[in-house]
Amino acid sequence: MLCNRLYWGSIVGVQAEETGQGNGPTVVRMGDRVTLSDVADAAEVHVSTASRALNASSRSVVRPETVDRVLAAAAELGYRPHPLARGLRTSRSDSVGVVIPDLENPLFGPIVAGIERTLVPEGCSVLITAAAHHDEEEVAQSLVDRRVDGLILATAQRVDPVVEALSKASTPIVLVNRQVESVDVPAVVGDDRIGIRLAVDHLVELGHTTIGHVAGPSELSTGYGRRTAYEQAMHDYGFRVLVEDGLGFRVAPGEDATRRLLEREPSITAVVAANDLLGLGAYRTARALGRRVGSDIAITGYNDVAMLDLMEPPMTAVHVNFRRMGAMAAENLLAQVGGAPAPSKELLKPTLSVRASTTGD
Amino acid sequence: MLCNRLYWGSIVGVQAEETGQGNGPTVVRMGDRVTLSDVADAAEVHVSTASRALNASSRSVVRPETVDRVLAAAAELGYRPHPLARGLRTSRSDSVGVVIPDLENPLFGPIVAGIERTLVPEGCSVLITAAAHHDEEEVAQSLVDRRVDGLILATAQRVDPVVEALSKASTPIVLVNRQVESVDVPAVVGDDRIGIRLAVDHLVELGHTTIGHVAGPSELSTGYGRRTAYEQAMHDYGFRVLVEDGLGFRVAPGEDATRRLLEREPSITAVVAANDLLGLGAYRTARALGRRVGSDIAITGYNDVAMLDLMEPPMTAVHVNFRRMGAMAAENLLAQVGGAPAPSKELLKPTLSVRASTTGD
DNA sequence: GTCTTTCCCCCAAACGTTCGCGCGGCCTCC
DNA sequence: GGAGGCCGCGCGAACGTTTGGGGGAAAGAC
Repeated sequence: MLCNRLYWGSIVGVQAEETGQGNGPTVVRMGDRVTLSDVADAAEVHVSTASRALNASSRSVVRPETVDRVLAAAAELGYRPHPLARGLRTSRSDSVGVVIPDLENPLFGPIVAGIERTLVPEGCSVLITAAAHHDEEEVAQSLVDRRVDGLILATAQRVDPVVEALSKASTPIVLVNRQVESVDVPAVVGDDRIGIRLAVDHLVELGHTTIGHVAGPSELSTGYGRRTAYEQAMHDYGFRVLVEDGLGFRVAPGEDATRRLLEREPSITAVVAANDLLGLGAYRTARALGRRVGSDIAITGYNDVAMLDLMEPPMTAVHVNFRRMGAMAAENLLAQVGGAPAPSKELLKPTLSVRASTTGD
Repeated sequence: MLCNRLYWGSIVGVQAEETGQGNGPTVVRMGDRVTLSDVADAAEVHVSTASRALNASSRSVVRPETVDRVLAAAAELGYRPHPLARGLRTSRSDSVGVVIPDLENPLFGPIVAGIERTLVPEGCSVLITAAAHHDEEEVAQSLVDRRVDGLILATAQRVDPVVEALSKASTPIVLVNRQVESVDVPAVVGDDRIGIRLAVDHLVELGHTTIGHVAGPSELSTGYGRRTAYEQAMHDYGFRVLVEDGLGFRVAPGEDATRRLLEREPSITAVVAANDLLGLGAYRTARALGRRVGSDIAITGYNDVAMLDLMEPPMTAVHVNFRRMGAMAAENLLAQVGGAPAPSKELLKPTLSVRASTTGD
């Protein structure tokens, strides 16, 4: 949709032509890209006519047989349009920028894969950049400079000045996985309320009544949302709210938070972690305290990243389809650049992957 | 090095100017990018002079005070150069393309992170694309079309026509993690001989003499290299060579191959897997056969991806520093585009992360 | 037969940079 | 005091594409 791709040229990057016939040494010229005017010459039309013939949208204004001649010439010469020149003229680049907080986090691989899988078939390339908090503005700026057609951000904080600034600019943006509260901007995120509710309901069904929560960072919508969802669920059931903050979505903070939780309230029989790694931290603490995960204490994770089913015991976790999340974000962006009204907020329903860490085998 | 970055402008993408003073409604014009000629006008110099003043390399030919005036004007207006226009003129794009076989594979996150961390500070952006075998040529072609300054490929097979074609073209390339045999092209890969040797030596020290190998795909240099390294090691020790092929670097193939291995030779006490996931497959089979990993049978993985230390028992694995590998590949590429002689083959020494899957606690 | 319409196609101006070339002025040197 | 050299800067073309406008020829209406 973004671009009309119909060039068949498959010569990879080098147009090897022999010049100097016979007398001198055979010179192989490299990198002599064939340009639109070459095609025009070969088809014996003006360059502008060639352009119109190649571009599906304007093709209607040129006589069919001329179109054929141009297309044939383009195919023959292996013509490939120059994206920079086109972008300069049209001020579009057929590319989108993606900003990821941490590429090593297993969560973002699938998101990017989903984005990729949706955008590349549209002839749109994907610029990926990692950005810590302090980088974020600079990184986003450099993407905007490159005239990306849109921006997908996975770095949003609940209040995020950079996102606010970007949302006022003309470049369409979509948030993914995390959302921002201070301003209304399109976002594709998981439904944390439903997810946490799935975990809690599951635990309640198993008979648990004293359920703790290892929370994630409160400046992120995911951490905050899951915490409030947990509190709401406890309230609905009439159970006590028992929360400890993990200072980051990592194993060590989960270990610490769980320790504090269990020291404060030893009667806890189940822990809902805001994230898989926090949950694995809970595993460690439980073991260190001599409690067997799955039988003595139930633990649930959140996200269900790869290899969780290979843990011992395999971990029950709220499953989020990140690949689909990425794809939806990409589609949302495509809709925006296409001028279509894009949904402002899309909630992805999670499911629950029940494993031995709650059922005890 | 690639680009001389010195523009301070921090206005994110929108130049909001008020036009119409007082009478009409205040119109906020958006997206009116400030261009080089604006800067030139403000500094009262010709656009070419402004260009020279901004570009560190040509700055020497313009009078210092003029440079200051231009720089001040640029800062004042928040000028940001147009990469597309620049790229069109200079036929460079300050960007490199990265082709990854599978973004969901936890191995490639760190590689990309390493690449990213090295290139972005150089003012060079990173275009990431995923490519299956059949895609590879098309994907690489589209990157070349975009005039990337270089290409980093993680998709190489031992004999790979696409890589061969690309190596003849003018775009510099670097292979990462996997290498190609049919042609000499710069590559940054792990030293599989050393890695496998580390694992085998470790097992021999523990007293094992009947050691099997679950091999990876033989069309990949990693699968093939580790297999031959294993064979060599067995030969050196005078042990029997016991290999079964895993048809892919995944859990299920590892499960099957290990089953075949143990059925064929039940006396095996240790399994060297060509990959972590294959090793986890071996875990499963071992358990299914009633053998306790770490005590009844030792298993080693290869790569040491994240969360391996959280398995039960934690898995001993050859550790490859993929982040560094990515960084080295990026540096190699930078050297190439800088015209410097880049090392043709760089071997990264792996280490061994010893855990309970071999030591039994 | 002329005028209008329709249909193709060419012309040329952009888009925002970079860079070779050439020109004027100041300094230096004899 | 005049000639040459150098320094600083302006001029304009080019990179490859898109796109509005204009023009010529064939076709249709009267």
